[in-house]
Amino acid sequence: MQRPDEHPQASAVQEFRDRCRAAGLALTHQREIIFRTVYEMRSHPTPEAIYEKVREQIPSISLGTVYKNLKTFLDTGLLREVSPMHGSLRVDANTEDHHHLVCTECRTVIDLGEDDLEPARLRRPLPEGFVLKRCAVEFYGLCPQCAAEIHKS
Amino acid sequence: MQRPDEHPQASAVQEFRDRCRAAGLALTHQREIIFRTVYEMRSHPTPEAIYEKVREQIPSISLGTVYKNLKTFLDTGLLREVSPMHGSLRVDANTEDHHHLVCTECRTVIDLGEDDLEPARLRRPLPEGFVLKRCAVEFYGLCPQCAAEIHKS
DNA sequence: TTGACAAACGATAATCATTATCGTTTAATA
DNA sequence: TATTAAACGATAATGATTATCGTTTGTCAA
Repeated sequence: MQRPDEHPQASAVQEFRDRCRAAGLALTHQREIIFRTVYEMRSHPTPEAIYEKVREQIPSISLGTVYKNLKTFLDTGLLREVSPMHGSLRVDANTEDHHHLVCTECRTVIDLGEDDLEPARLRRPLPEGFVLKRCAVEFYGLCPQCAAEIHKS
Repeated sequence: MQRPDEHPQASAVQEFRDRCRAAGLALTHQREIIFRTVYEMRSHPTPEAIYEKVREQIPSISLGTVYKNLKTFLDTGLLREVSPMHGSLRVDANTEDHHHLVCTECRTVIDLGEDDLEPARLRRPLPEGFVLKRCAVEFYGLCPQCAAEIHKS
């Protein structure tokens, strides 16, 4: 009998199937290959990079299909966005170190001063050779306005 | 005599002029209005939103000019990007809470486990009504590869 | 001041990322 | 196995950003 962590992806793929079923998503070949590919890449790839990898296994796949499925996976929580703030450029006139409250609904960003928070403390050293410049904490949630609106409905 | 913090933007605009000079940037009307507009908006606006505001003062300004100047300001440190990871979507197969090391040079993202870090601790309460869902710490710096390459040159 | 020159501007075309449309194919299930 | 909604592939459309290029404007030295 194999220990489960010898094939960590096996259980992830099983969980993938269960979650598709739970979410009412059809189990298509494309969908499964896309998910497995992202899972095995172990980096934080872009849709384009995923498309290139998946094409090695399904040469006829469409980039649109990759986008559609990634969106589906994000909506159902099978994958996460690395930065829920991505999209258009946003600029900040506050060039001091500080933190952000980010509304995942309307994407509003509220500043939090550097001293509103205890400094981050690492429990182990950073990877050898990484040169740290600064660090910022992002709090994700609902801003007061969006929280109120969602409560109503 | 006025106390300096009655006109916080006045010193910022003076600093803007000094920094332009230091960076060898010509002091154009457009440049100054764009900077002042961002500074006074106090939100985290997109180029498009800045363009709309600036047009109220310079109706003939081009969107390209706004983009070019924002880029210049980011390069010289007069402004910051809210999320240095913005750009293309990046997906993450790790749906557990965790943190990120982000290379500002090549945009590589390295995962840091949730328990590699002491939990973030607030010194004051969040704004009334904000519904917190999760929080993530981003460490910005140079990955080992990029750090090594920059060292060489 | 003025004149020369590089930098910046405005207009607009080009590119890149993403979403929408639509006719065809396929998985779910009765 | 037949029905049907969901998903697919191809491709057009949109939105964000960058590039190009001829014209205008700061900068700085004469």
